[in-house]
Amino acid sequence: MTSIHDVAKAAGVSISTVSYALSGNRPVSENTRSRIEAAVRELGYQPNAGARMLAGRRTHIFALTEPLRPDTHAPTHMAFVLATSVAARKRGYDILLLTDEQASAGMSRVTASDLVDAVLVLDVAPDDERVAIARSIRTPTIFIGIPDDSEGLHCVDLDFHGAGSLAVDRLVHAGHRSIALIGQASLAYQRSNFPRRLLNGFEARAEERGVDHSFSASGETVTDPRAVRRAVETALDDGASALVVHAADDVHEIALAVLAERGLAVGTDISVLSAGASFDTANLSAAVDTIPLIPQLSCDLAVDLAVRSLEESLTPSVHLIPPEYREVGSVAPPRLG
Amino acid sequence: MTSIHDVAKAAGVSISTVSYALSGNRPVSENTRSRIEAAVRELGYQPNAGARMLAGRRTHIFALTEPLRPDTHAPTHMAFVLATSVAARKRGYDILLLTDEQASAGMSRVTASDLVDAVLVLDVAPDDERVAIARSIRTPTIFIGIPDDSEGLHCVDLDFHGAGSLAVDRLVHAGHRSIALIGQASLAYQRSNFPRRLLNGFEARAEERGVDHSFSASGETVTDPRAVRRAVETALDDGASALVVHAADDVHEIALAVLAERGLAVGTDISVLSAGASFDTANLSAAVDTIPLIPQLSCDLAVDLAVRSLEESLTPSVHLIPPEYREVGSVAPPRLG
DNA sequence: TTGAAAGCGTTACCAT
DNA sequence: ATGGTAACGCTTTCAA
Repeated sequence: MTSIHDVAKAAGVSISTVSYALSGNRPVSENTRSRIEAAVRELGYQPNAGARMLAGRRTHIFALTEPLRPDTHAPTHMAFVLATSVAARKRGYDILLLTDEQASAGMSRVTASDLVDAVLVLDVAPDDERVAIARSIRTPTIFIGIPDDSEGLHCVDLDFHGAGSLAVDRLVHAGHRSIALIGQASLAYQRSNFPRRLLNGFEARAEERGVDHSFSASGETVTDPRAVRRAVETALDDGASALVVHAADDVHEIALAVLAERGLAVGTDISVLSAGASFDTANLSAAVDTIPLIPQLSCDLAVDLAVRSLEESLTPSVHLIPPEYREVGSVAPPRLG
Repeated sequence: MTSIHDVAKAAGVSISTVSYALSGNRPVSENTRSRIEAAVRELGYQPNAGARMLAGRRTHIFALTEPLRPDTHAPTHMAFVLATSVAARKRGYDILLLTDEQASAGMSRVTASDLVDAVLVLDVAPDDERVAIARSIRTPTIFIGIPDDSEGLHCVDLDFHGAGSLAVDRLVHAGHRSIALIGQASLAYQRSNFPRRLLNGFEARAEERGVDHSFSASGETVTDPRAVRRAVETALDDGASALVVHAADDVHEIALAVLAERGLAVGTDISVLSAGASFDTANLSAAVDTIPLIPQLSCDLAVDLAVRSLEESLTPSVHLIPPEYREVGSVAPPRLG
């Protein structure tokens, strides 16, 4: 393998100058720098990772811990992994994957061996066992998601509570007085707490505004088409003029199908709003206003916090990303019954 | 951080003895070994990763390259990532994730910097650009999947051709003379070549056995419920007495629903066989015989090849995993029309 | 069976 | 603006 010595020799400088030229930690004359860069390109030099870790203070690797349980919603999850990986790479970091039992055990292991500079935690459970581990290690740890007890932790997530409130606000502002929320499968309300945060925001604001509201899960453990149909039909029968959907794409489709069957046109006869969806709602069979969950936003921020906490001492806190509203015309004043 | 010196001091031995005791590269007296182990436990010692990489010849990390394209089937993919990660960990390796553009560029980068001991390639395309990279690097590379040109590469995959043949054999043996294959969405036949390998095996054996056969994709880019319905209905109308399904779970469900609507009982009025599925077919609404795609089998073998190629020079070759048949009673002799 | 010490390829401090 | 060199914490050869 070609080493820093080869580059130094080729450029006619010392190895320290090469090191500084590459790291930018010391000014290097333009002339020297370009000779070094030429040598680097010519030789295809890449610094040895092990040596860099040992001598420097950085491994340039982040651990990404994700249990990958059987009930994990794969598409959403994949979006977060991809977003994390892209965000990390933008800052010069690689991602070391910790799954399954290693999601927890690996955290202690790779931090104790100084394999990673920081840990990013995905798929956070309310009583996540990785919380205790995070508190026991010295390596900066960022949660993408919020456990019940977030004391002393760095957390990043969409403001689901705010998203629930915003949904109600928009619908009430359009004139709706009876709103139904179709949520996730019941199991999701135990596995994570973001579904409940959205629900809480929805209910609190609906109470405040004094509008009728209802909530139904979209199944027990996974999407149950019959449960979704029933939920939508009941909501309509009870006079709801607007639907908020916080669930996977298939739930949206089923709901839209029921509306279509009833001859209700979205954005005219009935208002529909998707909240907290990480998939592209533009692919749904009808255009719907969306308060999206954007993985790249959370993951960019998480990586940014990780990088910054390597340079300064950050005060732990929960970072809530403000919900944003994307209007495409699926919300209109209610049809008078 | 606690280092090997601390352990050596605590155990009253030299650091080399500690190193040997932990690596097992040299016999160490039982007495000494236990004192060292006690010290390791007491101090919570973990060898520094960077130092280990630099001094030793191993990083104990494998790169896992997966593009994660938007059309990747997330659940299947997740199963392979999990299986790879588990397999690697069993052999003492961690997984470094290379996604997106880094799936290719990262391969050169992390191998040139000696960050990984081997590369595992997932989601292999027929004309995968990672093939050229694999040929250009010295780091052992194992493909989980088979590109069109596999010359000089280590590849591991289910024998999809054999799976297609086996499906036909079982059905013909049961007496069927007209068989329909419901395959993946058309796009999948361009993105990868395993769907076609199964199709080829199916068609070749059906020709050999002289039975009627047909093939339909389950959509254009993704599952299209109407396309699946049409395919099943057409097959039935054309007299097919058995269905082979090589597709995602939703396609299975739609097909089973059509059969149910027609009042056809699976395993009695109609035979159904699932081939190349990586999800648990036991969760389908009807029990079906299965020739499964088992990620753990491919990934264990891939990791094994990776580990072995670090110790000896392996001759590159394509390893096809023999298909296995799981019978639950969905295949029976055809009902006489 | 054990120890001493020479690297491994960087980074960063101390000189010049 | 640049160079020399001591760490960094381990593995492994060479000695005993």
